[in-house]
Amino acid sequence: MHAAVLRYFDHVARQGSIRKAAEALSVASSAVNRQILRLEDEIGVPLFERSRAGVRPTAAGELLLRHVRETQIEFQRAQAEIASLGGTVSGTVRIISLESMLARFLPEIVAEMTARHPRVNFTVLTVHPSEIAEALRSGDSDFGVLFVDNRLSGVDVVAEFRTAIGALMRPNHPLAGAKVLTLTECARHPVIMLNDRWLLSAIMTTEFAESGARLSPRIVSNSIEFMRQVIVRGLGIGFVTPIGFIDEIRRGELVHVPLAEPGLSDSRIGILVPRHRRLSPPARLMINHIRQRLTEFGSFLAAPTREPAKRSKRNRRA
Amino acid sequence: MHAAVLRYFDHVARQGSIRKAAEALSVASSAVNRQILRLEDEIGVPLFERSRAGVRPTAAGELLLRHVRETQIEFQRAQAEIASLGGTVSGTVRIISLESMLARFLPEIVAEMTARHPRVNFTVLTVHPSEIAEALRSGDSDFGVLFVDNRLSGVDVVAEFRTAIGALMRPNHPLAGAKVLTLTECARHPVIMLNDRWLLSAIMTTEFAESGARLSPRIVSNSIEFMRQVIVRGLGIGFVTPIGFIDEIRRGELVHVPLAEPGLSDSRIGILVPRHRRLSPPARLMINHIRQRLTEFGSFLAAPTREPAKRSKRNRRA
DNA sequence: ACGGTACGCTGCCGTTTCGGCACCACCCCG
DNA sequence: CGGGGTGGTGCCGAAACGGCAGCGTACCGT
Repeated sequence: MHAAVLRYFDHVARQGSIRKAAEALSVASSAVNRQILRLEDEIGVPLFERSRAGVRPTAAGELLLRHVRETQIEFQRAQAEIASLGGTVSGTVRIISLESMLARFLPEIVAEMTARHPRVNFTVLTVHPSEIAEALRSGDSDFGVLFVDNRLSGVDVVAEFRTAIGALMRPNHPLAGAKVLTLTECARHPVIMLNDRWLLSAIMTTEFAESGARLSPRIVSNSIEFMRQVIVRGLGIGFVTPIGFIDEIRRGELVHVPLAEPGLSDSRIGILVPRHRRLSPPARLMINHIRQRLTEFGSFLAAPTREPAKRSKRNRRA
Repeated sequence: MHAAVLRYFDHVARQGSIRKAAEALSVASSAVNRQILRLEDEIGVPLFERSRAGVRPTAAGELLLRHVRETQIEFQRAQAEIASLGGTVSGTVRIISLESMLARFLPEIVAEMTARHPRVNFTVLTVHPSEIAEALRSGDSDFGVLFVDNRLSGVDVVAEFRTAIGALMRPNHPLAGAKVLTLTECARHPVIMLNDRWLLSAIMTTEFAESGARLSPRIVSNSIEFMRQVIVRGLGIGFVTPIGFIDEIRRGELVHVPLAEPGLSDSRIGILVPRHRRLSPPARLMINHIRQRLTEFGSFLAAPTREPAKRSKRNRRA
C-alpha cells in the first residue's frame, strides 16, 4: 500500500549509503538515488548530508525518518489487527529480552504461543543495554522482558516480578548449604561473571562497589549457556537470576542461594512496553501469556529453593 | 511522498461513494475504483461493503482507515516540523471552537499570529457538540477551545479558565443594575437563547431544569452575531459568556450580570487537545498564545462587570 | 604519483503502472 | 420501462519506475 520510497528512505538511513541500501533492497542504486532526490525535492529541504563515506540524515531527515518508521510500524500493526478480525491471530511479535529469560523461559512461552496461534511469528533478541531505550522507542521491538530500570523514560511497565539475583553453584559446593550469602563470602571462591557489557553486570558492579567486595572472576562470559556449562562442571559460583536455570535447580543439579545485598536480593524483571504505542493483537496475547506464566511461579523466582507456604518465617530470618 | 491510494481510500470512505470521491479528487472513477480493488487485494480482505447506494467501510476498512488518516495527519505534522527548522513557522492550525470565542476573541488571536507568522494558515470551525469528540480524536482538528466537559475521554485540558455564564442586556434594562441574577428573576423578562443543538444550550437546559425555572424564549438562534444584534436592540436578555461581547461590554453598550446558579456562574472554558498526539509547531505556538491571552484578562472573564479598581462605580449605576 | 575503490549522480531505454474514456451489468425509483 | 445512480472492466496513451552503463570525485594504499 505504502509508496516504495518509504522503504528506500528507511534503508538508506539505516545503511548510511545509497548503494548499500539498494543492494539490501535488491534494486538498482540509481532507482534508490532518484527516489531520494525526488523526495528531497518534494519536501523542499535536503534529507541527507552527502559525504565521501556515504550519506547521513539531516535534522529534517531525522524528523521525516521518524514519521516514516512510525508509519511502517503502525501499518504492520493495522494489518495484524485486521488479520485477527478473522479469528486467527497472526503477525510478528518482536521482543527484546534478558539472555537469562531467553535460555529457558521464553522458548517455552513461544512454543505454547505457536501451538495456539500457528500463524504468529517471533523475533526474540538480546540487545546491548544502551540500545534498549532506542529499540523500544523506535518500534524495532514490541516490548522487552528486562530488568526494570528507573532511568528508562517513555516506557511503561505492564507487569513486574521480583526475583533474586543469587549465587548459583553445585550442591557439593562449600557454600551450597547457606540460606543466604554475601558477596564478601562468595569472593573467597572462584566466581563466574557475565561480561560487563550487559545490564545484569551493570547492576552487579554497582552493588559490588557499594559492598566493598572485590571479585576477580575466574571466568567471564556473556553467554548464559556457557555459564551453565562451567557452573555445572564445578568451576565456580555464578551470579544470576534463577530463571535461566529452572530445570537444573529443580532437578537438584544446581543450587541457587539468594544474596544478602538488598539491591540484588530483590531485583525486578518486568515487561516493558513503549508508551504511546498501540500493541498488535499477537503482542497483546504474548504479553498476557508471559504475565500469566510469570505469576504462576513467581514465588519460585523470588525464592527458588523453597516452597511458598513456609516462606513467611524464613523471610523474616533473611 | 505517500502513495495516492491513501488519499483515494480516505476520500472514498468519507464520500461513501467511489464516483463522488473520484470527482472530489479530480480523477476518473475507474482509477479510484482500481486502486481500491488493488488495495483490497493487497490487504487480503474486503475493505468496503458494496450496496446500490455506494460503499461503506467494513470492520477491516475502518481499521485501515484509522491507520491511513493517522498517517496523513502525522505526515502533515512532520512537514510542519521540518519547515519550522528553517526558523519560519508554517503549516495549518485546525481549531474547533465555541462560537462565542469565535466572535471576538479568536479573530484577534489569529490576527496576531498571522502578523508574527505569516506562513501559518488557519481552519477555525464550530462543530456540533456530538462531533467534538470525533473531531478531536480523528485529528480533523489540532485542538479545541470549548467548554470543559468531563464526559470527554482521551482528551487533555492543557489550559482552563473560569468564566461566568450570565445575563447580557442593555444598560437600561430593569435588571441591569443587579450584581447577580437567578434564572427565575430573568424568566419574567423576554429572553434570547441559543439553539438547543449547541453545547452551551445543553449546559443551560440542565441548569434550568434543576432550578425549576421555565423559560419561553422570545428568540432562539444559533448565531452569536444574531444574538448580539437583537440584544443590542433591546429585544431581551441573552444567556452567554461575556467572551463574545467584550467590546460591547467595555464600551458600556451591554451589561453582563453573572447568574447565581453555581453550574453557570463558574463554567470552565479550556483548551482541549487529543491525548497521544503530537502537536505541530504552529499548533503549539497557537495554544501558548491563546493561553497567554486568556490569562491576561482572565479576571475579566470571571467577573466582567466588576473590574477591581476603576469600573466598580459605573457598573453599580448602570 | 598513481591506480583502485567506493561514493553519489545522470542519460538512456524497456517495462510497469497509472489514469482517462467508453462501456457493461446492476439496482432503485418514478 | 426508461433515467439516473452505483461498482466494475477493456483498451490505450502517458507517466513513472527500475536496470544498465557511465561520469566525476574523494579517499586510501602502494
